[in-house]
Amino acid sequence: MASVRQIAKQAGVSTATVSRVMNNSPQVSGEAKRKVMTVINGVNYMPAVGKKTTTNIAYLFTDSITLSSPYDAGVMAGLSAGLEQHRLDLLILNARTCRESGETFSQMFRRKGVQGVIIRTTAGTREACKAILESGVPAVVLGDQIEGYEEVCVDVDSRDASRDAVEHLIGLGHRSVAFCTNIVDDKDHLDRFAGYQEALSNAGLAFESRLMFRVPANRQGGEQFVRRLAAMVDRPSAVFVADPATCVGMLTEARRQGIDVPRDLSIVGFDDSEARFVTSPELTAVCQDSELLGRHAMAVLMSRLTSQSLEADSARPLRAWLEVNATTAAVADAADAND
Amino acid sequence: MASVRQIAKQAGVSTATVSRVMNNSPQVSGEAKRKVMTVINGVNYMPAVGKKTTTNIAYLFTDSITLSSPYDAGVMAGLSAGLEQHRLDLLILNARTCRESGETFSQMFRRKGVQGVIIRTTAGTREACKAILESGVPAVVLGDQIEGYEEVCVDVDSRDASRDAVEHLIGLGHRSVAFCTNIVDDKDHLDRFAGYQEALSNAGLAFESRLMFRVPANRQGGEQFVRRLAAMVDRPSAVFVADPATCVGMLTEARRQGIDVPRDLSIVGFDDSEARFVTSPELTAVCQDSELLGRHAMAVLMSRLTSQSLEADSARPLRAWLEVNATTAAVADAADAND
DNA sequence: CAGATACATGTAACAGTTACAGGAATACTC
DNA sequence: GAGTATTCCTGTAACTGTTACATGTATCTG
Repeated sequence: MASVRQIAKQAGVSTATVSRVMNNSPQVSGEAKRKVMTVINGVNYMPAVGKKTTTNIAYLFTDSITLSSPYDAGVMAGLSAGLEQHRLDLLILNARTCRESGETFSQMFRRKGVQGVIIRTTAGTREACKAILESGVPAVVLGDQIEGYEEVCVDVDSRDASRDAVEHLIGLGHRSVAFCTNIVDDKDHLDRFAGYQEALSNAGLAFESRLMFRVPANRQGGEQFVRRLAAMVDRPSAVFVADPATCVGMLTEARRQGIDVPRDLSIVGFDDSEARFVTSPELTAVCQDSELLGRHAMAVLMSRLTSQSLEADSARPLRAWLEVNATTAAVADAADAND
Repeated sequence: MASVRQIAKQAGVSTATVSRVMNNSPQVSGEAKRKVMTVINGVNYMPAVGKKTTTNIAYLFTDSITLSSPYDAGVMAGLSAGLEQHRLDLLILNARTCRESGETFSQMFRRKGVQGVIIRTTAGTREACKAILESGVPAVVLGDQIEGYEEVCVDVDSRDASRDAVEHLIGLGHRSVAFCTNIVDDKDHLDRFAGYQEALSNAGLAFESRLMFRVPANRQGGEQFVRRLAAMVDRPSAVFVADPATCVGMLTEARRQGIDVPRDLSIVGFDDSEARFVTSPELTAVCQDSELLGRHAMAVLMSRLTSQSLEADSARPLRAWLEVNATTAAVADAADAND
């Protein structure tokens, strides 16, 4: 394989210069840096120590991500479990601070001995994410769908479960079902919207834009939403909420407003942890297992690193599921509902 | 400093043998291994690559820990934030699987370039934890108190806040206050018990062992506890619950049993995340900030690594605090309480 | 224009690792 | 028991990547 000395010869510089480029030393001319980077990217060079090559997997997150959220915590636990089988280590990296000035992501990964990356992104950081994918580092993307890289963008399919959720509400007699989603259109939330529309369509109900609500994906967003509901003249009798934190905020604000759940309002929420058991009434929700997603992401990444195709049980897409608990009930009479 | 060649000379072996010991190669005699380890431990050798020394911090957890729990997730987020300032990386290691067979912890840390460790332990793994501390690796312990290493065992002081919590209940007129804790006696739970006793003593109330309950630290434990309460002839009117998951389970089971919180039973729980806002009624709780704990742990570890004393604002101990929400109320009349 | 300064680069000496070969002890075969 | 094969262990030497130091070049400065 490639070594510093071979790279140096090919780029027409010394080994010291190659090493300096690899470690992002400031005292190297742009010209030399360009020459070395060209050769390095060409042969996909990865530094070794002696004959030993380092093996780390990075979890790259951005400032817009709360690392302690149930979703990220679950994913990291799943990644960690998946890694143990392959004797690799998990490195936690903040995208904003992990690079030195002027350093590219692929330079940084090589410097830290990172052989594969789990990119935890959002729709807002799509460009940086795309740049990393194009640099050729083995990577798996969580939280967004990047055009041209669909096979490494893993997620949980929540469309079918979302359709099930809305059909569950319709089956309970609800004809006016609202949909509450995030202000940012990531793939997950769009999927849930598609499931909502599919269920309406299957039941012969028309989509009404006045029943579609957008709030920030946090508790306060859910509280806002309930206040808007409370002020409506022709209030929907049920709602499907596409985000975990939002539905929790809804429940607390509904209680304050004197809206009884599920008598006055049926709620199907979303849960990626165990929040549905903590609320009262316990939440009927579309659920996903974020730890399983972490394991799956690791399996996909390993298949890329070893150039082996995925094992059969890892190739299947992950699915969310509907869990019916206590926040949904049959629709009340019109007279009761609007009193 | 020490290099492989110096170690080799001092131990009377070749550099290859030293390297083999460092990397836990199986093909080295016990005698040679012993000789090399003696020298290595004597000079506290740490491998370098070229002139460059690796800088990782490890978060070492055991199988008894759920890495995705709000506590661990918060701590990891705090650690990650603290590390960014020092340009170090966080490595997540499972204590059971991170070592190769026959390898000691300190060998493993050196092999992986780990310069400091956050040991997330429990009372059940105290011996292994003690062994790591004795090996001399810079370490900070979370979740347990190890005799002789108090200054690196960081935690949040919840004793005062626990006393406040029970005094809050007594102030509301409760004279029969139960205490519910974990079946394992770790330092945190013992602290909370001490706070409970202090409040009783301050109010001139006697400690009654029949009001002390032990359940597993999960939702099911809380449910069990409420069923036991429900069956009591002389039921306490209030309870202080020393564990986050337990109090959540209590609330759901209380609802099932028809016990109204806070009318029939006042509850002060414990919260290390945002669970208190999710339950209904919102939980009056002793709260701790686990992300702050993570930052603090990192500050303590860095002060050990750099041999500098802690900055003033990091030296102060962390404190839990009482947050009064909706699960505590003034005691009802005796006639009402036992109907 | 001489001298000083800053920058970029190569040489060489260093760091750790491991393929390979060889020695020593043990096991096996006749 | 002698000869052979095997296994285990170890050191040499050749390979990784890094960086202190020296050197050359360009740009200011008086």
